[in-house]
Amino acid sequence: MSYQDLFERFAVQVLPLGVSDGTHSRFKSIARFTSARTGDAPFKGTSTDQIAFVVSGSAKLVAQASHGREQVVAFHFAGDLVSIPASTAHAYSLCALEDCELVYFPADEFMRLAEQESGMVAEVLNRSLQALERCREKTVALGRKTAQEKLAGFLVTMSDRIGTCSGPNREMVLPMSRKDIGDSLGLTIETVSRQFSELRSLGLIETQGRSGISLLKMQGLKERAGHVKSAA
Amino acid sequence: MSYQDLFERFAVQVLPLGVSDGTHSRFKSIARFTSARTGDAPFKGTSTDQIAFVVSGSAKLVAQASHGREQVVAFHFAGDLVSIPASTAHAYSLCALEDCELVYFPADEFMRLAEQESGMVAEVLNRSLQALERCREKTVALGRKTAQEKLAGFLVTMSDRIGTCSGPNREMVLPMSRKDIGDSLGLTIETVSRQFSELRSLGLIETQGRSGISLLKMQGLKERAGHVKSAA
DNA sequence: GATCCGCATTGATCTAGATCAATGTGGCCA
DNA sequence: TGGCCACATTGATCTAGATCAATGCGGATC
Repeated sequence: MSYQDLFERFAVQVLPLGVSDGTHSRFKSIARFTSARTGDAPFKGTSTDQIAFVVSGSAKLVAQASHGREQVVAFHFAGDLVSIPASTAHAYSLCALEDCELVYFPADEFMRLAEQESGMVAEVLNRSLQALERCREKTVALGRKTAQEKLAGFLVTMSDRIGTCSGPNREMVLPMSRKDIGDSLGLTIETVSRQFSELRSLGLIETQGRSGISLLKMQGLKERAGHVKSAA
Repeated sequence: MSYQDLFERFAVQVLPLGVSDGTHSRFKSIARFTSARTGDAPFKGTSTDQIAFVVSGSAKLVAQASHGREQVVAFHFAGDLVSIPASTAHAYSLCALEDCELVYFPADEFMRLAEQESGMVAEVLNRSLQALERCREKTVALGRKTAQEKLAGFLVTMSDRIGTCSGPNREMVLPMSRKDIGDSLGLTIETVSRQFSELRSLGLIETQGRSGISLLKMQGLKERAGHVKSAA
């Protein structure tokens, strides 16, 4: 896709309706573009905060701790706006799960421009509150849930983001490996695999090959995710 | 403190300089106030998102999962703006650690008004990005760190927020109990206590009574927090 | 400043999930 | 279409931290 087209995808989804031509072209003048192949980490070791818009593909935001430990902080898909912090206590990078097209900006310039248009800041605020909410939910899972609850919750959440309906079931093709899932849930590959097997033998899911998943009993999965009963 | 004074504290710290009188008074007209005593949870079971400003005191944002499990999602102190989501998968509440004075707003009304002033949305965005960043750091700790790394990192972070310098050392009075620390780090009371003892016997910290802490060797604590070496 | 209660500490034991170790298999490429 | 390799699964064992169980002690109250 041409830079022109990539930028327009960003503009349509993030710039508010009826944004002035001036703002539109100022964003265009600071926009940068990159195509990342699976496994690439275009922002690795960035010394300034970046804002990236995922036009196509999927990616993981990874934080690196000491001794080579990696924590997947979030997964991102087409249409998502991701903030990638400069390295502080941990080193962050955005790593492509599938080939990705990205439009990105240095965060400080992006924010300066965004402040010219209040609808724009509001849009970015909404998206960052959504990211905060997802991160809080992940915090609860990591801090207080069993391996099975973590995986069940992960599958339910993912199906909301990338799943398709198929009768009463939900189907999806996971772009991430068992290792990525483990690094996201604070588990090892082996434990993730065992829990997949367990959910399969409970009749809650079916798998097709390595990455195809059908969620057969959404209610059962939600119950096993350790959520509070809202009816209580 | 009078409602008038409480609101002014909020206005000075959150409303942008030179905000119009109209906006100022519109915020004032939707502001609500509450004094929470230690242990109170004024937003427990709220059915709509709330935005709260902590004028004085300190609080924990708690998420409740099934089987009575609690995860402390964040600690907040005077001057902080906290977003409290309506209950979804988990039930959130803000619980006072010390007596608190709070100014709060229904999030939707707050956002509608904020959008009138671009500087205001930008301020809220900055604060929410900071909250996101703290939440991401916590995610890394919960997912990939040992008990000792979690506690060392917690102490370093807290001293940045509520510590005072005392020569080369940092001193602070923690408003939260060992249980709160455990619920924040995904550990039990006993493990937190054992790690306090361990850090004490390593000569990295000293404790005064139940809540007074001196960090004697900041460098040593940071090394034990499992951060990546930025010089690498 | 004596009393008491709830929090904190310390110790013994247990277990979920990590680690170590094969074995199986999906999907890509020649 | 067969072969190969990285990823996934499954099994055996180990361990960090949970759980269970006393004991200690800070600090609020009188």
